[in-house]
Amino acid sequence: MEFLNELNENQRKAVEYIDGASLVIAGAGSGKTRVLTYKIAYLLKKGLHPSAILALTFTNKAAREMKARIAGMVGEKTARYLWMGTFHSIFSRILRTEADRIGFTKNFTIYDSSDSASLIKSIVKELKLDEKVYKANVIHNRISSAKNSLISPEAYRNNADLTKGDMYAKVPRFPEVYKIYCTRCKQADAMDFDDLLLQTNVLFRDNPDLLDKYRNSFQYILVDEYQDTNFAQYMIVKKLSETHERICVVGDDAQSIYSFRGANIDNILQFKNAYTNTQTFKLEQNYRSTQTIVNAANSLIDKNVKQIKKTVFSEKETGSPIKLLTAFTDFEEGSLVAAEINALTSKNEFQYQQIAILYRTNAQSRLQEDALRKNGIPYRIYGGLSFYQRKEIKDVIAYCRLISNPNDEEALKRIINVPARGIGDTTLNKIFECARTHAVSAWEVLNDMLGYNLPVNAGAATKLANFRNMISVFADQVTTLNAYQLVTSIVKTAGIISETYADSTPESISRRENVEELLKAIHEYCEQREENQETSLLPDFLSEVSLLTDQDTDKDGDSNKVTMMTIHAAKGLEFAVVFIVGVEEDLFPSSYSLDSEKSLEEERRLFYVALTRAETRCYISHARSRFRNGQSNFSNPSRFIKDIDSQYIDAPNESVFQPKQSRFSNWDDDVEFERNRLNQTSNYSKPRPAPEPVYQQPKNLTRIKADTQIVQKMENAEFPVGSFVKHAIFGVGQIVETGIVNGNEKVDIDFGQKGTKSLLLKFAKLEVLK
DNA sequence: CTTAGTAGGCTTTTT
DNA sequence: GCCTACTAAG
Repeated sequence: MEFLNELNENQRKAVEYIDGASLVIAGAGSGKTRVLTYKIAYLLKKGLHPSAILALTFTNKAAREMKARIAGMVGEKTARYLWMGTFHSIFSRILRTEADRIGFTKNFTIYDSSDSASLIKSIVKELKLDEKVYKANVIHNRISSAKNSLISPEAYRNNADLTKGDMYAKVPRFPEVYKIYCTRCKQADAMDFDDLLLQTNVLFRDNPDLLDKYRNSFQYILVDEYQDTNFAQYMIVKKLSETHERICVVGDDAQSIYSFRGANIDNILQFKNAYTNTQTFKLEQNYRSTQTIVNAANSLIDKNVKQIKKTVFSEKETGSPIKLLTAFTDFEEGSLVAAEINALTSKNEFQYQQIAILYRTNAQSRLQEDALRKNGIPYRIYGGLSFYQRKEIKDVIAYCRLISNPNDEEALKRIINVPARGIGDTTLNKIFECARTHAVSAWEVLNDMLGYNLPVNAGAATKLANFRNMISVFADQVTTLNAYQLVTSIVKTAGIISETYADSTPESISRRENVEELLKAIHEYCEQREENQETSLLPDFLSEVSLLTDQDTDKDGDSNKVTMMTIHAAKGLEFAVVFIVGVEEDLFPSSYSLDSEKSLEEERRLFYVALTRAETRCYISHARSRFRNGQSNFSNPSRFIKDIDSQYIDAPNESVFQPKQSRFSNWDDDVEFERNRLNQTSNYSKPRPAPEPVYQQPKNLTRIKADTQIVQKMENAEFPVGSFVKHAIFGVGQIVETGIVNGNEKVDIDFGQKGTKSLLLKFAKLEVLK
């Protein structure tokens, strides 16, 4: 066991303890993945068969990389038998094998979030509920959390607390929607993401023989990122490990950032109570970052109350302080970051690929992207809408889904009229209505339109029959053609490219290319499967594709580009240089997190994750004003900057926005001041004198949220309504209204063809025309 | 039934 | 600013 010498003492202890339950608290950069891989290698060397090891990871990518590393240690042949993957992918595999036990077929469809939303929408419509109140994603979130907590529709309805909650949320008929949603999914032979976990629990609950089978089969269970597991996941792991308790969970409570997806930090905090004789190992030495970065991150996370105390330390060099970049506008922030990247790379000190720009929301990527492009800096954006979420790709996939599972109603809905074949909403609704009254799927109605008395005229009936026949022909070929051959034929026959994207607009060209790309990917998939002597049929491909994410489509992973992604997506990664951008109140922490201490702490953990991605250099940037929802808003620096011990931060003293040195001493006061004194202009900037405060508290508001934008009409002596002004970009316009927005003077100006703009005097250089 | 044009809504993070 | 959902006209 030569390789054990490559571990430090705590790591080694964690690896060697295999007799019972163990919890490994792994600080950021402390070699968590190393412990997991070495532990698996250790188990294998101890004689455990690879198929007896179940290792659950958070992303497909993590699983793939870990598997590759283990393969390097114990050989490809052994590693390939490991059960290693995400909860979703491992248990969808098991669910397909055992599908008949719970009333599904092995080709069940996996509904993605948009399928779920679309289904919910149609249910809400059918129940004649207000779609504005019963919003699809709101309802979906509720369903999702119910499922993650393993609450069935029946249990939900009978739970007074939950139904009371629905009353408060003004969705009293939610239980009904939930119930119908489940029925409809089952009828469509479909599971949503949450079902993959819920139905696994159902499977094990209702089939003790199967639970025994898998329990005996998985002799050792490892769970990575345990802090981000939800109740459904907890239960699966608990059930499978109950008899032998040979389980090792690894995680860092300080990096729990997925509660919005039902993750429960108590799973890790309470692990000791869930298993008997738990051994806890703490990994506290950070091998990734400089001391400055580690200490800064520690000082930040220290502000959280709920945490397992640990002392993360680094023995690397002290390193440079975290650099704070302050910009007037979000636009300028982009160029500051770009300029800094140029400086870092021009002396060959760093390569582009060692640099990452991290942000809170995907919407921020565009601006950074523009700035990088202007400066000729190569970049790669992760996330946003992934390849598999593009319309044209989803359409092709929907064909595949329908062919593989004709009861997949969301797929049918999606493509029955793509390309346009004269089957509109009216006809479609008739089909669904008919299907509902006979309690069958839409596909069955299409198969026997006469028998089900579908009330359509001859023309529509012909079109429907043609469509049905086309799908049937494909369906007959599912077992004879491989996925690539079949999909090629679908794309051709159905006319997806030739009819829908036939013209030569750039958009159509790009869509055609995307479809080509998909075909290429399927081709590669088939070749690889066939090489491994596995089947390469359409359902095989489909079962994998629905669980893929953007990060799995690594097209140019090794090229020299700056990485751009959300902080969530960056979890588990590391970069020599990290820029955290948009570190402003209401954005980071997000305004959604401000009403509870719990969610604010999660935001702080998210910031902790961001900081600890950096190896040697870290930048934090914020802008004074930011474009959001189509208009420019003021933004204050995030409270998190102040949470970091100021000795680790290098704030620019040339910044015009801050009084020298007072920045950290009175920040709280400043923020409070800004929020309460809405008529006062910010004391960071010195604009023209503000007019006398005339703002009055609106009568119907008992409490004003700090981030609410307050607009008040007010006359302005310098810029009277009706006068003409000249703006550098928009030209000449007429003032329609003047007033105050969050304590700053604004003017609404009608620029004729260029529209009416709302501008802040602080920024807009306006010239009054006499 | 389709298309083009417009009004309204909306934004946290993702398997 | 961007996307979707609705509306009016073909």
